[in-house]
Amino acid sequence: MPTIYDVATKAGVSTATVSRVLNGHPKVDPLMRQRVTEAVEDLRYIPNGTARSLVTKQTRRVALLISDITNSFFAETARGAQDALDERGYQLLLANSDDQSSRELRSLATFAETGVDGVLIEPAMPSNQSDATQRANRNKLSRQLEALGVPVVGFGPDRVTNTADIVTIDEEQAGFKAVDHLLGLGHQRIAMINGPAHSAVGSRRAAGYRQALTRNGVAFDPHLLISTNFRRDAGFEAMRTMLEWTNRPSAVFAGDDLIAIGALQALKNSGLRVPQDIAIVCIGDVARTIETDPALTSVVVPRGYELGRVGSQLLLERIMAGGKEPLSPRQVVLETRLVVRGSTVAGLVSHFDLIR
Amino acid sequence: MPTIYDVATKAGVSTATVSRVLNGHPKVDPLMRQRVTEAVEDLRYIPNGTARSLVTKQTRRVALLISDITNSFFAETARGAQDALDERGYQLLLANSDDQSSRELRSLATFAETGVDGVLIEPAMPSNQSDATQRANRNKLSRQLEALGVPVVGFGPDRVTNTADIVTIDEEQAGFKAVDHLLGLGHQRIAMINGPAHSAVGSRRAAGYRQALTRNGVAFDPHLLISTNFRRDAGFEAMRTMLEWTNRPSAVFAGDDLIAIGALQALKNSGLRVPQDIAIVCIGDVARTIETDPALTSVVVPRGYELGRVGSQLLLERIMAGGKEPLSPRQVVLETRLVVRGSTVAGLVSHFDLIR
DNA sequence: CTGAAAGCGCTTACAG
DNA sequence: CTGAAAGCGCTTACAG
Repeated sequence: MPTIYDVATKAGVSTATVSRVLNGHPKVDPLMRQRVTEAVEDLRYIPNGTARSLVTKQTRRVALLISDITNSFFAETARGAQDALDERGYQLLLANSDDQSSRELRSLATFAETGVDGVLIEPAMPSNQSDATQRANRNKLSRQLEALGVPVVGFGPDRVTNTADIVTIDEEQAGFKAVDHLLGLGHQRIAMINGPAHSAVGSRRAAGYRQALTRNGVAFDPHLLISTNFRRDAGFEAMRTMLEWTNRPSAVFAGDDLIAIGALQALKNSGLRVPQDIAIVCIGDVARTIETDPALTSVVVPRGYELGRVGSQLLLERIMAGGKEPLSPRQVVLETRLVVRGSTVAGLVSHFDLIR
Repeated sequence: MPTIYDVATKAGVSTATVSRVLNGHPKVDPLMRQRVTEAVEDLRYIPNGTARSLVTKQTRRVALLISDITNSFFAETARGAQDALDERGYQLLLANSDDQSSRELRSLATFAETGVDGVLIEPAMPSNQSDATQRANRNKLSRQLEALGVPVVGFGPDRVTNTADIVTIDEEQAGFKAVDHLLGLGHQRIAMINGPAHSAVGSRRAAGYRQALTRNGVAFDPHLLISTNFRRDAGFEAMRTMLEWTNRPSAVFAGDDLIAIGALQALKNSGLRVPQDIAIVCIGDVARTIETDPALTSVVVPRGYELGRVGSQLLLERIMAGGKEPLSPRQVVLETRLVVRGSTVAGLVSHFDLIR
């Protein structure tokens, strides 16, 4: 492998000059530039990024630490991040925490050694631990992140360090919009089938549910809120339970699309009509909610892609600012939007009808 | 940030000694080791990996170049790769080619600068190009990969360089097993709804289909093979077409599970019974094929995770061998297996029956 | 077993 | 505008 020294010799200049033309330094004699460029091509010279990093203290590399790349949401996040980074010539180092603090810290330690210019992190929040443990973990994470000495952008509502930017989805707003829509249609007895009550997402969606009710003068009835899991079978079972209540709800707010699909199945099995007998609204993905019959009215939350892209942009801004005049921590909240379909308003045509 | 020099000073030894204890060199006086360890902890010293890499020529970093991390198969590949790498303390650098040769080459160029110890690659094979262009791209890729001077493992049937290992799924075998099963059940008139005929996967699955037929003494009839897309609606339409044939097939081999699901829907809509009137077999994922009614008999191909894991293992072996005594190129072919369910044999219980 | 010193391949004040 | 030289933070023969 030729080095900068070989290029300099061949071009009959100093390594300093080679370095300058390589880095696009403006004040270089065109003749020198020419000779260097030729030598570079002749030798098929490739600059050694490691050596460069050692002196510049920059790696043009960013770490993305998520719970699991196999989760399609985070795969999208990774893609969004990568696309934004790519535009600026930055590379992506990937790590999975599996939502375990220990793994998270270990990855961070590796990044500290290896060297990165910034980190994007979806903080682990294992729900099977005591509050005290969780707080302790948060602190450790925060400290280790600060020790890295590079810009940090966190995904999710909580600020991971005092200086980190965060980008989040307004889950509470999503819940609010869903339920507000039902109330606007005249529903008064609205149940919710939520995911885990203490999950980051679940708790916020439920908060939106409550807020929409109370703001519209409908009392919140804890009996109408079932917390379960973000899974299809969970939605199916919860709906079956509700159908046995003496006083059925007229509408159901499903915490996500899988729950909604399960609930819909249960309603169909029992011969009830949607939306005439019971309406369903959910928070979810366009692609998935469009394929049911009827199609599901849903609040569409931004895709992981959007999160990743915006997160990277914030991070790059900080990296390029180079730590001078410290930007104050920023928070970007991505908006949600309601898409009305057949599961709350009868007669709307669905994609499913078209392909069938 | 403290350096190795600070540690040496504090411990009253030379930097060479510090380096030795840090790298677990066996012959170090326990006393020295003790003093160094303490100094490291006191100063919260973290070795600078960049400096280390500059002298050792190793980065403990591996590149994974795939078409798109958003494709769940490759997300799994990434995860499998990561898990295997993690065990050996290696990190993963991710890049997406979007199946474009230009992007692929650009990423590789960046890896050359940045430095990696090896590369895992799913070679781009854009199908909208002439054979000549494709071959030219292959050659460029091959040359650039060789120029990198590090071990390479490719995913897919084609060897990417003369020395690269490859790990692949036996798609032809998968097609063979699917059709062989139908023949074993007595079917003679077996149609296939394939994905794109010229795609890497599609062409091989179709080859397996033909092979199973001819080996069992059934003539291959090109009219019975419809090439379309690996999508649900494509399966639906293709099945509808087949239902209008004067001489219907008694069984259908769907190129993947999405196609099968669409085909199943079409059969249901037309009131036909599966498998009594028409049997269906497909190649696909367990999770997805289990949820239909009846559940789909399918040939299960290894998941992306398996590919990624095995690929990383091969790569790590080469990296650790350090280029001496050149290992000859290896090829790992991952096996497929047939899972018989209700879509070919009546009366088998499905998961769907259970949750309903 | 330990240390002095060279060297990995770059960039960047500093002088000119 | 250009070059000589120092320096980034490590590792590793080499000598002792």
